[in-house]
Order: sequence, then C-alpha cells, then structure tokens
Amino acid sequence: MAEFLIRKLEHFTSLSSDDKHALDQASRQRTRRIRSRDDIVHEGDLPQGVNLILDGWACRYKTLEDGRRQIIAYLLPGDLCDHNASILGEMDHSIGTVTAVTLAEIPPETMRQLTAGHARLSQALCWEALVTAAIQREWTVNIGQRTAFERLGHLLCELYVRLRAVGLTQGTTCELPLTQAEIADTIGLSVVHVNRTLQELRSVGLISLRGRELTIHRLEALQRAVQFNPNYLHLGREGRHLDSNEA
Amino acid sequence: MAEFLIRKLEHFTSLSSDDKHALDQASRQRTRRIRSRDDIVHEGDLPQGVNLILDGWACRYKTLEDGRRQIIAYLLPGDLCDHNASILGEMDHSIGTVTAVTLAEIPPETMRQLTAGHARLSQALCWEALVTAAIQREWTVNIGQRTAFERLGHLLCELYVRLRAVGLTQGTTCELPLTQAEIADTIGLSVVHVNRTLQELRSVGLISLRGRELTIHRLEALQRAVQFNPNYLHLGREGRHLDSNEA
DNA sequence: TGTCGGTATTAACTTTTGTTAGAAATTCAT
DNA sequence: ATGAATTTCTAACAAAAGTTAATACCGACA
Repeated sequence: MAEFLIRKLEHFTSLSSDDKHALDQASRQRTRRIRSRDDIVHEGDLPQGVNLILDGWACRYKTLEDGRRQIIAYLLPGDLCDHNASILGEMDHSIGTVTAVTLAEIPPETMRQLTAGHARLSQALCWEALVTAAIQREWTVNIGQRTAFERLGHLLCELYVRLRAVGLTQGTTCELPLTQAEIADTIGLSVVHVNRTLQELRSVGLISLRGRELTIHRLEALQRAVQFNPNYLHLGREGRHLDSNEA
Repeated sequence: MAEFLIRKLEHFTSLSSDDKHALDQASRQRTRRIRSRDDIVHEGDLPQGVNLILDGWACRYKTLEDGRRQIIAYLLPGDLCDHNASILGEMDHSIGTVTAVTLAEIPPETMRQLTAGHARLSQALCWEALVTAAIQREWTVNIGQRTAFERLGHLLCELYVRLRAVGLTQGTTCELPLTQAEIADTIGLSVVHVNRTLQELRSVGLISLRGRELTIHRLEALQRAVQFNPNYLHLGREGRHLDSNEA
C-alpha cells in the first residue's frame, strides 16, 4: 500500500525491510476513498493523525472571502499531509481532491510507534516534511518572480519530476488531471492566460497536452527555458537526471 | 538573550522556568554579529545546528540566474532558522541580513539536549516550525491571489503582528527597515509599483511610513481592506486582538 | 557643511495580464 | 447514443503592472 511513499523515501535513504513493513502495515490500518473534487479536510477542522495519499491527486488550498482561491500545494501518491498539524489546532486551510483519492489515515498512536521504533524511518519522514517546505518556498519564487510562461513550465517540470520519483511516469509522459482553471488558481493567472500560455508551450514544441496526459518532449530544454532547478526537491542524483528517457 | 523567542513561544504554551533557563543558556553559548545587508548562509552551504535571531532583521531569499530575486521569508527577533535543515544537505536558498543582526548559533548537540530533556519546549519548537510553514503558505496566497494594494497591506499587517507578538511595537508603530526594492522583491512587484501602492495606502489614511518607521493608523480597517486574517499565525486569542492600542 | 551614493518619487509609455463573452470541443450521465 | 454540463479556446477590449529615465530627497561622512 505504501509503495509510493517508500519509493519516495528511498531517494533519501535506504530503509530496512522492517521499516518498510511497519510503514506498509500502518497504511493498511484505515483507508478511505474520496471521490473527485471533494473535500478531505476543511479549514477550521481539528486534524489528528496523518493522511497518506495512496492513489490519486489532492491539493491544499485557501479561499478568500470573495471567492478567489489559491492552490497552495499538490498532494501526489506517496505524499503525507498534516504531520503534527494537530499542534497548531484548527486547520488554516483546506485539502480537497482533484481526482478520486485513496487515503490511508494513520492514527497518532501508530505514528508515534513508527517514529519511536524506527530511527531511520523517522529521519526519512522528517526529510519528507522538509522537502514539502522547500517546495512551498519554491512556489513563492515561482509566483513572485517568473513570467507566465516560466511559471507554467516550472509547475509542469515539478509535477513531472515528483511523479517520476514515485514511478508514475511513462517515459516522457505523465498524467495531468488538472483543469486549466485549477492551473490558473495554482500559479496566480487567469484561465484565459493559462490557455494562451499552454498554446505557447505547445507551439514551441516543448510539451503536448491532450486529455489528461502531459508529454514533455524536451525536458532539458524546458528546464532551461523556465529556469527549473530540481535541487529544491532534494531527490539526490537521480532526481537531477532528467534527460534520460527510461522507456 | 532568548527573551523574544520565549515571548513568542508563550503565545502557544507556558514554559517552566527550567525550560526558559535552558533556552536562555543555549542562546548564550555562541553569538555572532553580522552587519547590515550581508549574507549569513549561502545557497549550497551545509547547515548545522540552528540559528536564532536575537536582534535585527534577516531574510531568506532565492536568486534566479538572471538576477531576479525573491525574498521568501523574513526572520525577526525570536525567529529560529534551519531546524533540521542539515537533513536536506545543501541549502537550497540563502539567508541574508536586512539590518545588522545578532545571532545565536545553537549547536546540534545543545539542540538535542534541549528537545530531549524538555517535552514542553520541544513541542513549542515544533509549533514554531509549523507556524513558519503556515506563513510560507500564506505568502503563496498573498502573491498568487491578491492585488498590489492587498499584497502590500497584507505584508505590513503580518510584520506588525509578528513584531507585536515579541513586544517590538510601540502602540500602532513599529520599525520597518526595508527599502522599497526589498518590499518589491518580497511581494513580486516592481519598485515603481511598490512606490505607487505605498502612496495609495498613505493617501487613504491607513498608514504612515517615514524613515524606517511604520505606523498603521487603523489596523482593523487595514485588515479588512486587504483581507488579512491572522489565524495562520496561530498566536491564540491575543494575536487576533489587533484593534487595541496598547500605548 | 557640502558632497556622494543610495533611496524615493514621478511621469510617460509599453507590455503583460485580466475581463467578458461567446463558440467549439469534450466529458459525463442516463 | 444523446443531451447537458464542463472545459477549452478565441477575440476584443480594459486594467494592472512593468520599464525607463529623470529628478528630488536623505543620511553618512570627510
């Protein structure tokens, strides 16, 4: 069940089979299926335990009083959410699904056992949380400094590389189940401008996007064009090897 | 020495005098003075231990190849930086000073002792890290969704409230040692537009800004005008009481 | 006290991005 | 398959924000 998470953590450190077994067990305790475009957690809720995305895409988001919405993060298979969030009390944002999602709800007590008994694993989970924060910082840079073209290209690079880190890419292709409206709310542009900018990325031959399938034709070229530097994902050497086309 | 940090943490929980003493001792072990507009940590460095800002303002920032710069966070007196950052390996961003800064460098070993022997304190430091992440999320919303006027007003509200939480405001006034260029790099606008927007905030009577001194004349009105909701700072009731003018 | 360098301010103009509205395409449920 | 509902795509126009460049201000310091 926790295959994606394990795969991700192993970019950072190698886990013992005991570690992996414990993680796998924890992720089987209590699973939940949520349908597409539904909320998992609402702003104001009191979170407890940790949610692990087993399958599907979700996002964190915040809504302003007048309806404007900002997507703050994407949660992909293998991503954990709300590490220790209970310390903060009420959630200051919501989490909703993009596609149908399967979730493992890991209770606080299980989480405690997991980290207490497994030093390596505990460190890996800490790494996971720090990478999440690093991604958030990079998004600030992306929205604050980059042009529309760069912002969009950067987002696509990040999603592709993160999916690749958990084995969810096929060669240069991956799923992209986002509507243009969702992309717009992610990078702070209007839907119309996202559409224009997608056309531009297509017309220069960097990507294809039909249905819910994204293909990045020349990843290295795209990276250069949008100044995508994968360092912030802290995936180690493999994460940086973006030029290879592993069939 | 750690008075600001202690003051901040006590918004979350009350610390024993033993906790406070330990924190204070830790912050005296090794202090460093850095002059204004200088770097504390460079992208690529291997961090170790934790830096505590004792005095002055610093910021996290990232620079793009072509010189564009985004300020990602402000570090105010009482703020900790690079909690566990050594796990990530190389720093993916830099930290520089805004004003002259006095820093306490808390070595990893001291940090371990501090968290191992003081459960309450340990939890408070976890809270601190989570609030830092929450601020980063709010910045994503700020830059992504708000107008120039709102962005700037929101930033000023946040800085004021954070300074207030450590006792560094005098009534409706606080220090604001930022140049307009720095503000611009913080909220993703040009210097010229920051200037225009500051004029606007002044002309509607919400703020005064002369020299390095900011006065927010009508905090509640400003909050409403820019949709500033201090929840994300998780300061508890006091943090929300922004209407009072405690001389 | 006057000069220098950075900072703030302003104006004129350009570019980017947003808005509105409609048409075309696609997806989904039945 | 068929109609409804999203979603994508376009065009025309409006607004926001960026650029450049010149001037004014201000504080540090010789």
